[in-house]
Amino acid sequence: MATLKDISKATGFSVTTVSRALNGYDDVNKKTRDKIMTIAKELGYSPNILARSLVKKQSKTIGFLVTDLKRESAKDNFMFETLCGVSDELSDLDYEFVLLSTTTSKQKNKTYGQMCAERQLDGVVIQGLKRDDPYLLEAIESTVPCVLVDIPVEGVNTGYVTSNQLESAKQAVRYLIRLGHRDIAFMNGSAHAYVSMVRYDAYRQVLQESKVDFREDYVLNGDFEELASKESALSFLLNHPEVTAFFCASDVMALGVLQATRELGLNVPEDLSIIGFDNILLSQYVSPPLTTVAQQPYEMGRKAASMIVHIVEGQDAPHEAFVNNQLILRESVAKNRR
Amino acid sequence: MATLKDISKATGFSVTTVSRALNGYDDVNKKTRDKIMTIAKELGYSPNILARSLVKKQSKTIGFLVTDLKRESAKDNFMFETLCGVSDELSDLDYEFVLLSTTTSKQKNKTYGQMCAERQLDGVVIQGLKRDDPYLLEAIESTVPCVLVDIPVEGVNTGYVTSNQLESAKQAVRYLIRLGHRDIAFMNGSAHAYVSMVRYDAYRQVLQESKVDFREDYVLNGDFEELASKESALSFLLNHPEVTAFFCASDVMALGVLQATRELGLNVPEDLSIIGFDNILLSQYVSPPLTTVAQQPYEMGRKAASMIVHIVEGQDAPHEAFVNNQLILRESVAKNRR
DNA sequence: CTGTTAGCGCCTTCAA
DNA sequence: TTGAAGGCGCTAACAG
Repeated sequence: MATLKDISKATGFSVTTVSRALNGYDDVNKKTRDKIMTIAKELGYSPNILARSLVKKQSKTIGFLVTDLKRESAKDNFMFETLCGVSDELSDLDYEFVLLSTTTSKQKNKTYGQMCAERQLDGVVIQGLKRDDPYLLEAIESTVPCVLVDIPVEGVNTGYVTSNQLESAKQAVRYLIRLGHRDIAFMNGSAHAYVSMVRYDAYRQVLQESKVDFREDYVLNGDFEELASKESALSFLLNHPEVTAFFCASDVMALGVLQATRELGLNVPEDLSIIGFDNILLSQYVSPPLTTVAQQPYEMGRKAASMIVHIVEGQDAPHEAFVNNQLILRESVAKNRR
Repeated sequence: MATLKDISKATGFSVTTVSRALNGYDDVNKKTRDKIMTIAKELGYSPNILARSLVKKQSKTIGFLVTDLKRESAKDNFMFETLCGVSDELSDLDYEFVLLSTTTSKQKNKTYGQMCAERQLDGVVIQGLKRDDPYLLEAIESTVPCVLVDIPVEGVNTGYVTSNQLESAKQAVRYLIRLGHRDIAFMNGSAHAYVSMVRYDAYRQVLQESKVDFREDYVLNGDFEELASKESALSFLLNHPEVTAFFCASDVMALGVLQATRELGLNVPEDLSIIGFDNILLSQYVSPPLTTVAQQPYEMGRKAASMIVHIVEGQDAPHEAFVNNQLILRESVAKNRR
């Protein structure tokens, strides 16, 4: 591969001049520049990023750190879509992109700081770290900037991008209210998950603002699983024929509720309206297609990438960004006709 | 971040000695080594890979080149799973991994060789290039080794990993034949994709060996897209009520055909049998669950990564590897009762 | 066993 | 407007 030296020899100019010409400095004679440019093109010159990074102390590469990238995560393509967004944006911004997949055990062999230093990463986008992952704290305290996806933490060179979790969940419940539903059950996920809490809050808040009594026994736990959700919904619906709508903290659980209705001979949405959360691919294929709240991981990826580059380049841009979730109206919800 | 120099100062040994101690050369006094090791650990030293790569002329990083990494490809997570396989294997082998996403237009700005040279990539794993992509030829002729996924090309420092594409596709068509189908349509993907050709060949060969006439007009083009496939199948099925089965070059297109049948009020599999290809997650959830040919992209990714590292390190290992596809019988196929 | 010297390819002073 | 010198952090060849 051609180097500056090669071009220097071929043109007769010094390496320094060649470097400046190629990097667009204006203290180079136009003729000189043209000649250098021409030869450079002929030789198929491309700067060696490693060498450049070494001296400039910045690599123009961003790491995308995920925990346990493995086959299983293919199921919800949330991570993949985020990755696509990050990749596209970084590519537009002319940054490189290395994928850093780590496991809890690996984090003991190499610190976060070392990982960044080795590659001289300019910044890192982080997704899906557990709250107790050692890397999380290291990342926040590290001098190399990072942007977190869906983990709201602020710091000097730390940013995050997340979605309007609460608002969008409220929107979903309000939609049911507006259609005349009053007896609305809530299928919650794991009580320990952050998103569960938020969606639960949304549920309660909307009931309150709508002057609908909150009933403890209308809140079920499906543990984010289809089967658990189905079982739970089955017995519940038997005991509560007055319930006309279900808000579920995830699509998977909504599918469980849907199954329960089938077994009970109920029609969706005539007898029971169902709203899910996530807009998983499947949700548009089931029958009836599921009304649900869609997240936009691709957008989040793009914003995260854009933000990390801004921070890295020292531009003072906001250190937080939000992507709007969207309520997607399909056919699992109808007016309450009782 | 600590450098060799820092350790050198802290220990009093020269940079060279420190380097050798840390890299496990045995011409270093045990005491010296211990001291150096200790200080290195204290200082949290991690070698600067960029600097090392620069002098060693090898970066210990492999590129994963894909065309058009974009949201749409999330539907069939083939690419993602391959990526996971590559990532996991490379991580085991202690190699780094950069994602190179390119589009046909981008390929004009920067040659393949330049792309590799910039990062001093040791090797590249390539997936999803079209046959007429400029990068493909460049890659094969390039001095930097590459391994292709699903594109069988051999060369000195070129290898490939693929599955028994032809055999498994033939198996699928034979299955239809055995169930009595004779009027079998074929939904093909992009004509430029290698896999399309192979599946097309399989289709033709089985027809021939079964003494079933091949009909040009039974071959449709769904461009690997659901919508295109649906549209195409719609008008086709209207004009060809005699057709009893569809072999599709991808599950996504099979879903398109499935949709078409719904619009036409046809029952699957009673009125029309459908076989897909890929075994995407969705295929087991649609109704009826799709009979399809399963690939193992994760395995292919691992093998590709392992192969590229072997080639890079000059070990003489085979330059081809195969992963077996499997025909998965579900409910979208039935006996021909006409 | 250890240190000196040299250089990977590039960029950034500083002189000319 | 151009060039020479120096150095980023690391390794390799050669002495001692």
